[in-house]
Amino acid sequence: MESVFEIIAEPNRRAILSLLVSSQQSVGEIERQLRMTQPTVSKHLRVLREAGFVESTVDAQRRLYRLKPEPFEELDAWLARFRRFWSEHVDALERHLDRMHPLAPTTATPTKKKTRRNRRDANRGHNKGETK
Amino acid sequence: MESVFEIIAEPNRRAILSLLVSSQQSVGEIERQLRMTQPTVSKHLRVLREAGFVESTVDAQRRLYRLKPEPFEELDAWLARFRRFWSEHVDALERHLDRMHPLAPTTATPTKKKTRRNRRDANRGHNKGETK
DNA sequence: TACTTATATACCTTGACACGTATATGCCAT
DNA sequence: ATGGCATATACGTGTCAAGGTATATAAGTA
Repeated sequence: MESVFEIIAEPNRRAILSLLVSSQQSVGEIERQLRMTQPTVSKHLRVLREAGFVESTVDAQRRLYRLKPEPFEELDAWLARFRRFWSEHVDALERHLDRMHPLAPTTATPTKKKTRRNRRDANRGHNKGETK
Repeated sequence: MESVFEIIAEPNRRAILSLLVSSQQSVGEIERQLRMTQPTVSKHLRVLREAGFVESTVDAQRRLYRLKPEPFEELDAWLARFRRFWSEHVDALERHLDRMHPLAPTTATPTKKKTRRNRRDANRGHNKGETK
């Protein structure tokens, strides 16, 4: 359970993160709002804390948890690699501005699927430079 | 295994997605580049396909897989909820805008924890309107 | 027709993790 | 100190998913 991706794979953890967007919360508050048992909340918070998603400060007997930005930036950085790709696609779908991308066929737009070429060169003109 | 988050939690699947950014690939090509067994690749591709991350076209005996944008947009939409937050924080850390957070010491910088208020109102002035 | 390549699927085993119950720890109040 | 509240942790259990091996399916080729 190291990667940020595994951390946010858990629905309850995502719920906790969403809760904390508005403001910091104590364990009990989270417990009540999300209707989870207290140990479950504590455990998820532990995971989130160790992954850097949240931090806590002590307030008497309670702990107030709040978000930390770093892991989100990491997620964003990963997504960024695909962002160029999908924005191309959004364009291609919404409109038909293929001429704006003279060299990026965006895969989806052209003949879609029935390409059915002679196999050997079915991939031609599509890949960048990885004849492999 | 419904959510996009669970899909990308698997390292091998992320590797496949990263591979497909550059261009579409056949199962065999993925298998060789990532050094995974063929059934493993097929299985992951199945998961990715059913989750809408990829689509495939038949090319003789092979299947060519390529990315689809929708799930990435979904991820981006989720991240967006936190984006405002973390950019705020970057500012908050670099500078010292504590007056914006009269009682949220950001943990890192100021009084750390000893805030030690009367408890009952420790959270006051921080929440939006979710007294719940 | 056989043989080979490419991919998908089935079955099994294993390990991880999420949850619940119970309990420990720590802080407050009386 | 004693009891109560807030949170953390331990332990046992069930589920589920990932990987491996074997096999099925399908399309090429000789």
